Amino acid sequence: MQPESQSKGDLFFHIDRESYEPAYRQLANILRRQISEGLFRPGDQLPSESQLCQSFGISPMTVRRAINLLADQGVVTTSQGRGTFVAALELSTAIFDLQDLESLFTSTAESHFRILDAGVVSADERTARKLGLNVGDYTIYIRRLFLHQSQPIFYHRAYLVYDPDRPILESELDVESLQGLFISGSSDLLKHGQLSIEATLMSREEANLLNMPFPSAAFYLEHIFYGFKNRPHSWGWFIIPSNRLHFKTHIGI
Amino acid sequence: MQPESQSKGDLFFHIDRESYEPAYRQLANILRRQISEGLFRPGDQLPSESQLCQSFGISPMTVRRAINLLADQGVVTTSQGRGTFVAALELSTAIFDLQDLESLFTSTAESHFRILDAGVVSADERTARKLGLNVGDYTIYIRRLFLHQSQPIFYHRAYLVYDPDRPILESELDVESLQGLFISGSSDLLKHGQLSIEATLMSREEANLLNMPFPSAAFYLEHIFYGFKNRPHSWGWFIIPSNRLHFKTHIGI
DNA sequence: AAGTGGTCTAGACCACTAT
DNA sequence: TAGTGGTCTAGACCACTTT
Repeated sequence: MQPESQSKGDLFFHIDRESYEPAYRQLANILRRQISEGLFRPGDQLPSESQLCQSFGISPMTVRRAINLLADQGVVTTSQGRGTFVAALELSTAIFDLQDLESLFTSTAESHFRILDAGVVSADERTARKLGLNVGDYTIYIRRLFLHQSQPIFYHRAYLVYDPDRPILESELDVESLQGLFISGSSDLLKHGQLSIEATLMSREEANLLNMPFPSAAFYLEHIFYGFKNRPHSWGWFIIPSNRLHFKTHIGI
Repeated sequence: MQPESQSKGDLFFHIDRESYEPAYRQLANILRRQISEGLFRPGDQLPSESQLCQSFGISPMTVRRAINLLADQGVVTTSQGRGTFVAALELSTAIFDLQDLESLFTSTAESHFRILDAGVVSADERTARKLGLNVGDYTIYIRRLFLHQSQPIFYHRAYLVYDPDRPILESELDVESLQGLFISGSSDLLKHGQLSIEATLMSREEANLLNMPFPSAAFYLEHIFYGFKNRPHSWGWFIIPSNRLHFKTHIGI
């Protein structure tokens, strides 16, 4: 085994034109690897794009795509007229997504919602503010528990604007899915919304419902969705015990 | 004012070649706007790339870049041989970044760390596992409080591998910054690490230090950073009261 | 003035999907 | 077979930075 020459020959200096992997991605991976192995360090300038064209025998546009890819991923930064530089590792580059949360929702078999309470109620001050209504206006109200294999996973409470002229309530109160609250159907306008995540203390009632001891922590995930004319359409929150969910992310290369 | 014709003329069907905004981004914004206004709805197929070339009078590569931009942002999905389609709104597309957390750290004026405790200790079972050491191996230990205008903001506890052959401890225990733990200097290898976020109940001690009532919730943010040869280098966690931090994001267009 | 990244062209060929 | 997205070429011009 000649790991040195082998890796250099195969991975460092050649683009395999027969590979299914596109050239631009091969180049991005080569550069990423050189950075992670210390050949280029944070702050260092990468070879210029024209140099990379010559070294690898590919056209400028292809090099450009590779660089753009790395820049999008936060691995390098580019500066017009100066060059391309290896980015320093920073906390703020870390991002996390809700994939784990999604997997909670979409465990279809042996999981369902149990409706605790639902109906029409007058908006209190907070709900009115969140939904852009007047205090006392009617809202649809729902409290439910998501169960998997008879175990409570999370608690959900939501308020929807009550509009007698737009009787789409049935689908939005769909018991077995979050359709309408979260996922826009193919015939709907594309909705948009805001999410906010905080850490919170569960109330006694929430802890009871979720089979947790009383002073327990949980994620508080608030959502506001907007519909037609950018008017608030629904507002609510999830309570997800800390043992059911945690977010993971990776930082660096 | 003729908002209808004006917006169509200016924003919907023409690319302004004199604009500082690149053509590919103009096209992406045009398509995004058409989607958000309901001209294309989730599941609909967008015009093919060759059609877009003709309609807007730009070359295939430029159209391609616009489509790629929208696909990266989750607005559309592409399928080779079939077409480009408007993506449905899904929870899992939501992405959070740690910008807010970063702003906590980098409030330089009137903020500093107060060291509560530091020294060399033997690794317990958990620390040994996290750092890839044997139980009893020496680690550097630090507990500190981050203050802003004399108010406690968050609590930090970390363990570092103690390696007498690599005396870089001074910089890593730098009191006034997180340098060494988080940010790779220009001469270092690019580090990488993992972050994990959970909701937790603060201990009595933590609540006391952070001036919070006892049963209080907080974010528990665990970090492991790796150094040379991908060996664990530091491990620890932050306790950030829920009134100091929350994550926000936007979903949809 | 020389070198850098940023954009764009007008095609080409390929792999895939639908009919 | 026709149409679609995916990749790539070999240049061009521009804006910017450095010397």
